[in-house]
Amino acid sequence: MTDDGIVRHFFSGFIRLHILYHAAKEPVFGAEITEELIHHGYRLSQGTLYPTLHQLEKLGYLQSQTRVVNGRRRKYYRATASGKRVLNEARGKLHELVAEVLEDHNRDFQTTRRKRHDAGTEPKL
Amino acid sequence: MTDDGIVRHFFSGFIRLHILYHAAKEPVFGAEITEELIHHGYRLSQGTLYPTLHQLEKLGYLQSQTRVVNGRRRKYYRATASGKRVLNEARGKLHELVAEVLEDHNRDFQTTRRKRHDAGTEPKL
DNA sequence: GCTACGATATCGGAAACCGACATCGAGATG
DNA sequence: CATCTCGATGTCGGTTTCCGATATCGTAGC
Repeated sequence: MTDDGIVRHFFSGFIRLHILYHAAKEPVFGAEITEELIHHGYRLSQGTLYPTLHQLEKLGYLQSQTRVVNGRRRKYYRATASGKRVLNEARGKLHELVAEVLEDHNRDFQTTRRKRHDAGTEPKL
Repeated sequence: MTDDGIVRHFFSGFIRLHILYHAAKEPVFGAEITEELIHHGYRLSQGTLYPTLHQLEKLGYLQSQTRVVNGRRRKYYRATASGKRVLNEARGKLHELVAEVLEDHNRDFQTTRRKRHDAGTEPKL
């Protein structure tokens, strides 16, 4: 099993995007997000989740509204216009990442590294 | 383009995956990675890149080999078996994220109009 | 020697991370 | 109406990460 504590560095951005995405779709609150993320295989402690939400709100990507549901106080977050803009920017990057990492396994390396003039001397390991 | 300085938190994981992916495909060195990432729209300073590479090597995901090319000392990195395992784990998560965030791209603007509808009641999950 | 330059490495203050712990608040119970 | 319950939000502190600026390293050419 891969150690989640270490691998987490790879996924903190993924988690934020999950949050932004859901908040763009409908109002969401903290505990609900935690469950949703667990369902996706992420573990996000409260000590990370809530500061993250506060941060995203402070940055203007989310906006909150407190409601009482079933006798419990919940803070619902939804994405602002600015948050949706970031989400769209992320979609672009996500698309590129997927194109590389998921899709063309068999194709040749076609990025700009060939612009370097030292090609022939690269090691083949 | 939105402010990269703020948005960066979303993408640090993306960057690590780009690195892992390329290192799994062929040996890569720091300065080359920087160019590659710039081409994808990321900005990664040397003060972040090299510690990140050291970290990934220390974790056992990368393994380095120093070579001299065109009179320059380069440290080539390639992914280890463990690194490839993490990469595959990331592929799974990436797939899920894409399924959510990219697939129903068209629906995310109409939700803004629902404001009156769910006032005082529990918003639909 | 020493200079040029590509490439790697470090430093330090600020920010993020996260497990553990603390607090809040509406309803139920009596 | 005091207290308990429990879902939910919030905070703390030590550790790790971030990153611009700066330093160092190493080879070729002189």
